[in-house]
Amino acid sequence: MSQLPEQSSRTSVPTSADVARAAGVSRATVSYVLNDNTSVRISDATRRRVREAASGLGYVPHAAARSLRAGHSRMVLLPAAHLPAAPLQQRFFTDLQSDLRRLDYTVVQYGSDGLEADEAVRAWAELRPVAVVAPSGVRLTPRGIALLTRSGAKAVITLGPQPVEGAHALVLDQRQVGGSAVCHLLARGRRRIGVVMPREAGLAPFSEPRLAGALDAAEASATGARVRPLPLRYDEASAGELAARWRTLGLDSVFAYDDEYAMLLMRALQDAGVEVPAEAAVVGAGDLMLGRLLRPRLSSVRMELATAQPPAEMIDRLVTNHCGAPERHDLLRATTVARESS
Amino acid sequence: MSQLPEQSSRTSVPTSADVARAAGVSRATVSYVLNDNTSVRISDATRRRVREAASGLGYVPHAAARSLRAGHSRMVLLPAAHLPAAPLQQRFFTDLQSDLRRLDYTVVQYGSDGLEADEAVRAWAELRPVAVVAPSGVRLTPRGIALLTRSGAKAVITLGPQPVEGAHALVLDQRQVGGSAVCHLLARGRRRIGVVMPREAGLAPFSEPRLAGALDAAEASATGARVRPLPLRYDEASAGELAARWRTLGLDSVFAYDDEYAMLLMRALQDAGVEVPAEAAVVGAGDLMLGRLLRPRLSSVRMELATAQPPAEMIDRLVTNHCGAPERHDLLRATTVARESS
DNA sequence: TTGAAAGCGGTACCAA
DNA sequence: TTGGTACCGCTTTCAA
Repeated sequence: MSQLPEQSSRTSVPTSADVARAAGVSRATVSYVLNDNTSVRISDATRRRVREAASGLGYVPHAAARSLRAGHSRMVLLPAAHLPAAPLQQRFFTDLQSDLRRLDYTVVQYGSDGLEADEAVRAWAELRPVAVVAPSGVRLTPRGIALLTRSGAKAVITLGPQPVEGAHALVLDQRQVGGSAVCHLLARGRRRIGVVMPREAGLAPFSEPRLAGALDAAEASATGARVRPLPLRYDEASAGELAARWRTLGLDSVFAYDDEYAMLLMRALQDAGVEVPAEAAVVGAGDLMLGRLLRPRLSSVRMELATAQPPAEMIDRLVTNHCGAPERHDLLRATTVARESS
Repeated sequence: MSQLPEQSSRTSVPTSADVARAAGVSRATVSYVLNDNTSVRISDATRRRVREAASGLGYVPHAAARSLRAGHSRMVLLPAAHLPAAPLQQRFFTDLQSDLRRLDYTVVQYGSDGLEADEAVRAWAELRPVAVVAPSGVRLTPRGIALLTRSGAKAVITLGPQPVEGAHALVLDQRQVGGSAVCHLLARGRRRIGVVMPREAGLAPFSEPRLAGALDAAEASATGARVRPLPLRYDEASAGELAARWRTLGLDSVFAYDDEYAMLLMRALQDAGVEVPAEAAVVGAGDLMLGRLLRPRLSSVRMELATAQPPAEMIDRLVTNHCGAPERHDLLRATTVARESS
């Protein structure tokens, strides 16, 4: 076991050569045993010796060396945008992560704050991921996609409100959210509908399609309903200001972007003496628990992900088949939950 | 440029050898130029040729090969716990990430859902990170720490309510939160204090120290105040049940774990006809915007991170100096913001 | 059943 | 100023 000239043993990281030496076999044999290679027969005695030597030394294979040799990795890269991630995307990524792991992929989130778009893509490409799933908020240009592809990425997939040229797309079409809210308000007899547009940076990719969906729904209804955007910051002053001039706006209802903005605005309206829902029907989005705690209880657009094929399986398929044409899947289903505020 | 026998050119990933061939130089020269190696003089003409060849081919160096050769990487691993991350930790990691990038580290979040504790650690070790920062929620045992260290990690750091044997610790001592809330309530003359204990899995590492801090504060005050834990699920039924028997509990106030539980409970109390704050003073934690929108406005424990040395610099220091003794730093500062609910 | 050796893509030493 | 080359740790073919 502990021969004298056991060179660096405890001090540095053991390699497969160290294991081989300790077990009295060659590095090849170590590799065969530890990877359960079936195309070669190793005696049980040798197997055991190798296994014991490995665990005795605390041997852990070197992922970089392995994938260098293999010529590919099973790494799926999720570039993390450090904008406030929507809860829906949060859940999506959590699920994706464990599903991918089950398919034996290594999932790595790579944050690239403070890097220019193409610098960031270069940094990702250096890791040679086999697939990249980019949430909205990371700027992925067609050039970036090309670079990733040339670096060996078999699948580049965007997740978000709109697809990007050249990549597969899992589309969360936010227009449906605005559309659902407006349909609900129309059904309740409302015809002059405000749509809150957050002033906060980074929300435009969500808020603008929601507004577009609201406009489309009003148009399509042929009720003559009017939709009007209402810029709002997420603070009490801004909400108070909007509430103070509510009656001059000539509106009878508002789709408030999401539940948090809805709560902010509803509070301000109530404080200004505007009655909800009589003078102003309010609809949020996200169906947070907190909306049910308000009085009146907040109506809200519930969003769900409808996936014909689980995204992880889609990625696996794209990676193994490496088919060419970008696929596009619509994932978002929006339904409005009617409560007391509308 | 485009000679006929340019073998696999467009189809496969270009290597430094491809760049060398295209520029008519050796691989060594390519390496010197692209890494701006100063210990060697390369003519400007050659420099330009290499640069052009590299960008022409869309060459991106292979991170695995580089770090294999170098014998180390500058990768900092953040094992992601997929519990609902506290907003405070969220911010912490966002900042840490960009600070580390500025120090030229590669920050990688590695999710290990559904892996046993030591399997997960092994998976991290395969990546040979130079440092590991583990948030609470990932189970890091002393054995795991030893494995990471032997795999070349120069610094293993835990972030969370309590330190772990053998690792450096950035401690967010949750006892301060409970302590601050109780001191506030005592100052307001309250003596029989409930402390909400979420039933949700995974919150115990936070809720238990908060309770302990509350108990300590009551004890230390020598006012004879009593503290009593109140289990609560995050749903309306559970809150309603607790509110219904509020008057039988003989309590005059409650520290509700955080703002969300506080809001849930306060709503239930009000619906049950219990007056807030007269019959029940309520204090939350987190100082969310939503608390200011409630009526009465919610008092809340505000938490801030006080960092003598920015964590990224601490990591950099530990990585370069590789000193032995585990360091421990208390980061959390808790102060209660008094509003109308207490 | 096992071992020797080539090679994945870069880097850095030594020689030219 | 540049090129040849050994080597990082691992896998895999080919021989023994």
